[in-house]
Amino acid sequence: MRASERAYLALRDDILHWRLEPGTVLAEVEQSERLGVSRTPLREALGRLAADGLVATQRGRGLVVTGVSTDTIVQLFELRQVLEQQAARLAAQRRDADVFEALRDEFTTAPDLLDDRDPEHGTYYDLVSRFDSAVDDATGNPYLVGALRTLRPQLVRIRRVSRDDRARLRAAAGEHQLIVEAIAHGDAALAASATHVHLHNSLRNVLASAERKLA
Amino acid sequence: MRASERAYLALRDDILHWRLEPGTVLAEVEQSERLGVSRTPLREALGRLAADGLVATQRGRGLVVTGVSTDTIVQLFELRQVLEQQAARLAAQRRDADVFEALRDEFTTAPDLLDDRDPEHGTYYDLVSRFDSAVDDATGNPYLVGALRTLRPQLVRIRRVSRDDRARLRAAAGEHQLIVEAIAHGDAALAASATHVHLHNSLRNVLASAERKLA
DNA sequence: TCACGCTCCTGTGTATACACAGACTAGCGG
DNA sequence: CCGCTAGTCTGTGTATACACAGGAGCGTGA
Repeated sequence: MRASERAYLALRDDILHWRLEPGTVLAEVEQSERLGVSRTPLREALGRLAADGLVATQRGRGLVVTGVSTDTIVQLFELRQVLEQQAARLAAQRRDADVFEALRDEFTTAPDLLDDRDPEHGTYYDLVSRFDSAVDDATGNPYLVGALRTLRPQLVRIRRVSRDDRARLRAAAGEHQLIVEAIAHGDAALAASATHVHLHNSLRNVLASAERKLA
Repeated sequence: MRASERAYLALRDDILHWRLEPGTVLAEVEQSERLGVSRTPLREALGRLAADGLVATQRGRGLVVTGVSTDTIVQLFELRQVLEQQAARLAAQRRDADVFEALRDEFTTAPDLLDDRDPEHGTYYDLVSRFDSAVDDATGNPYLVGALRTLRPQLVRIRRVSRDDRARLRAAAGEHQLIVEAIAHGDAALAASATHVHLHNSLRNVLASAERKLA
């Protein structure tokens, strides 16, 4: 794997998991020594992170890790709403029914995944991630998928301030089930509306817990 | 200005104006000599162009300028529809009325701009561009604006295969006028629908003339 | 004559050295 | 004591040199 790729993934992971907290200054020499690559590939990695919106140039001070406020969360969801609704619509029109029927079955049993043996709910988030990939594939639109892929890292970072409780995750599983069914049936309008509902509820939940943690 | 910025703008301009045609291989040394910068800033520029979707890596062969097909046009508009509708909606909710009332007046007299003295219709496209910027400002959503800004270069490139005729531009001016009025009045739903209509008509016009040029 | 393999060569990926700009600090003057 | 200025110094921006991989072309053998 290329050194620039390794540096990008390592830094992104550090930011998404809050090992590099908002406001941290990323000096090039410091980070290149820490990650064991030279400045050239590191700069490429930092450029990509800046394009992702995870770091920003602070005049004269170099790059700093961007913060997360309730404002940014609302803004991210304003974009997410329209991107994911469109993706659901297109996926419903162009999907391979078998794929989404299989996913529907998985979401039916999803509540079983949300037990105490997996406190981080990794198995559940993994299912959601595979669902996202299936939708991406089905849209057949690389530009839309590209926009979604730059958005998703930011959403992962938000999870940390929102800490889903089990009740919310069970509800979310039900909402996902409806979206998957709509796509499997080729019902574009329902897929979009179900996505709208799901994201509305997600945002409300995120904001409720973020208010406690950020304020 | 930084060398990497100059190289990026120069290459982007060359691609958007079809001086570098689709399929052209961009070798690093060749381009760095042509533009008078070294390989380091040039690579940064190429990276940004790749993120914009204007160039793509062709395994082993380096970077090539991407092509434009009717498929890609349709896909770009599937993304553009939802982004611009959302931008119009948010702008209607948060706009400074004075700004959009002034723009409304300008669009009222826009047909006068479309005469023979300006065969490239630069003045008109300039007005549209100022309108886009006003909408961007009004949305107050940097993530949405970012997605739109990466999309727009691709749309400029499409103009070349679609060659708007004067009749279409007069109609488009009318459609824009309605969007501006809706935003000025704070009518979000109308702003979104008027944008939908405008882009639907634009796409139909683009595809009609693109079929002749690309097929 | 065709197929396989080896060599060369072009081009990307990475490291490092140098130049310059902006910010912090210390010292001096008012 | 405060403010301004000059100098230093850290850090970014750019150039260049080197390493390595992939492909093309040529040669040889069957």
